[in-house]
Amino acid sequence: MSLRRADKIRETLEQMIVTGELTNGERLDEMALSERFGCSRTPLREAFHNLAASGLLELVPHRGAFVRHPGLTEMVEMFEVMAELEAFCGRLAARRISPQDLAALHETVIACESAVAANDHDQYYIENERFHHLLYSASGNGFLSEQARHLHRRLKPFRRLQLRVRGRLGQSLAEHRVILAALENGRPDEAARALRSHVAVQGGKFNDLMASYKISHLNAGA
Amino acid sequence: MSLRRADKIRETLEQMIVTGELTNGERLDEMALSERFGCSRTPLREAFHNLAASGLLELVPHRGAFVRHPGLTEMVEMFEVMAELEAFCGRLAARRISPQDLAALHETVIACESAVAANDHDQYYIENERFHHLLYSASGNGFLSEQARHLHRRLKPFRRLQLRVRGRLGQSLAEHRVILAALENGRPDEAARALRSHVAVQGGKFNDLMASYKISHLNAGA
DNA sequence: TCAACTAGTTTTGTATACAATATTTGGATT
DNA sequence: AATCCAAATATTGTATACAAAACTAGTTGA
Repeated sequence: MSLRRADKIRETLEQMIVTGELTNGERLDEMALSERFGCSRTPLREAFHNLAASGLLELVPHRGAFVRHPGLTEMVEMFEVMAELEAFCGRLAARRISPQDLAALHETVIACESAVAANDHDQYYIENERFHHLLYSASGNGFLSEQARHLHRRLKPFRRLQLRVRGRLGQSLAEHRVILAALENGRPDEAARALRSHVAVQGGKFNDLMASYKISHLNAGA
Repeated sequence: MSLRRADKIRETLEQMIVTGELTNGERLDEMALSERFGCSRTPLREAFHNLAASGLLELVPHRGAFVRHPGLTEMVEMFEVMAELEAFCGRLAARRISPQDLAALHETVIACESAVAANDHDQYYIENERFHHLLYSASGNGFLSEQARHLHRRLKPFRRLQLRVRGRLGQSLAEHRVILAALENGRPDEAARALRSHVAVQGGKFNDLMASYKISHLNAGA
C-alpha cells in the first residue's frame, strides 16, 4: 500500500525520532498526532507499523506505540553488523564488479576529493553515500545490497554526526582510496579488511560515536 | 499494535505463501480474504503491511498486495547472506560464549544424535533450530542475533525440504560437532569457516535446493 | 491504614462508510 | 480497422463510528 499520506507521515515521524525530537520511551498518542497532521488515525497506524518494522518504534498490544531509540550498546552492535555486511559486499565486489561500477566508484572518490578540498561536509556526506551504495550493488547480490541499504539508512543520523569530527573527512577519503584499489586489483580479502576497519567503531571512533550519541540525546530534551 | 486477530491472519497468510498455496505474483483481494477470515479489511491491511516488511508481499500503491515468492536467484542470495551472518555469529561466539550456552549447545548435539539414530527428521529439525538459535544468542550481539533469526525464519521452508535429502542429517550433525569443537576451543576463524560451509549452498546442496524449490512451486498449483 | 475489588475513563483494535485513484470497456474519430 | 479518449466500474486509501481491553481512581472491607 503505502499511500501518499501515510508515507509522508512515516518520514516526518522518522525524522522526529532520529533527530531526538521524540525522546526514548515516549508514547505516541494517535489522537494528538492525527490532529497535528490533520488526518485520521488510520494513516498514522500504518506509519506506526512501518516504523516498527524498521525498529524505530515498539508496538505493544493494547498499550500503544513507544519510541525506541537504540541504546549505545545496540548502536555499537549495529555498526558491528554493518562492518561485516560491507566487508562481505567488498569481498564479493572484488570478484564481480563491472567496469561501469568501477568507473562510477572512481567518480565518487574524485567528488569526495573536491568536497574535502572545499571542506564541504554535506557534499562529502552525499558522495560518501553514493560510494557505499555503489559498493552494495557491485556485490552482485541483490538481497545483500538491500539489507546493507536498510542498515545504512538506519545508522544515518549517527554517521552524519561522526563525519563532523575534525579530520575524519580526509581519513575517510584515504580509506575509500584503499578500498577502491583493492576492488580494482581484484583482492577480496584486502577489500573486506579495508571495509571492515572503515566501518567498524574502534579506537578513537568509539569516543566520537559516544559524543554524537550524547548530542543526539541532548537534542531530545529540546 | 498487532492485535490478536491481525496476528493470526498474518501467520495464516504467511503459511499460505510459504507452502505455495498462494502462487507467485498473485494479487490478494482484500474483500475476498476478509470474507474468508470473517473480518473486515482493516486487520487484513495490517497483516499485509507486516508481510510486506518481511518481504513476502509487495505492496503497490493503489494496485494492491502481490505475493512475492523469492526466485531461485534470490534464494541463493539469501543463503549467501545467511552463511555470512552465521559465520560472523560463530566468530564472535568463539570469543564470547558462556559456559551455560556451551552446555546448552552440547545438549542439542546429543539430542540431534538421538534424532539421527531414530531417523526422525522432524525432531532433528527442531533440535537443529535450537542449535542455531543458541549460536545466534551466543554471539553476544543482540542486533546480529535478531537479524539472523529473521533470515533463518524466512529460509525455513527451504531448509526443511533440504533436510529431507537422504544422508543430509548425518552430515549436518557431523558439521555441528565441528562447529561446537571450534567454539569450545575458542577458535574464531575455524568456527566461522565451519559455519559458512555448513550453511552455504554449494556443490550437491545446490541441486538439492533446486529440487526443493521446484517441489515448493509444484505445490503452488494445487 | 492498607489492600483489593469495582466502576469509570481512556485508548487501542475493528468495522463500516466515504473519497480518490487506477483499470477497463465502450464509443468516437482518424 | 485501429487508436485514442472518456465514462463507468472496481479497488485502494482515508475517515469516522463502534467495541473491547487496559489503566485509574475511588470505595469498601479487613
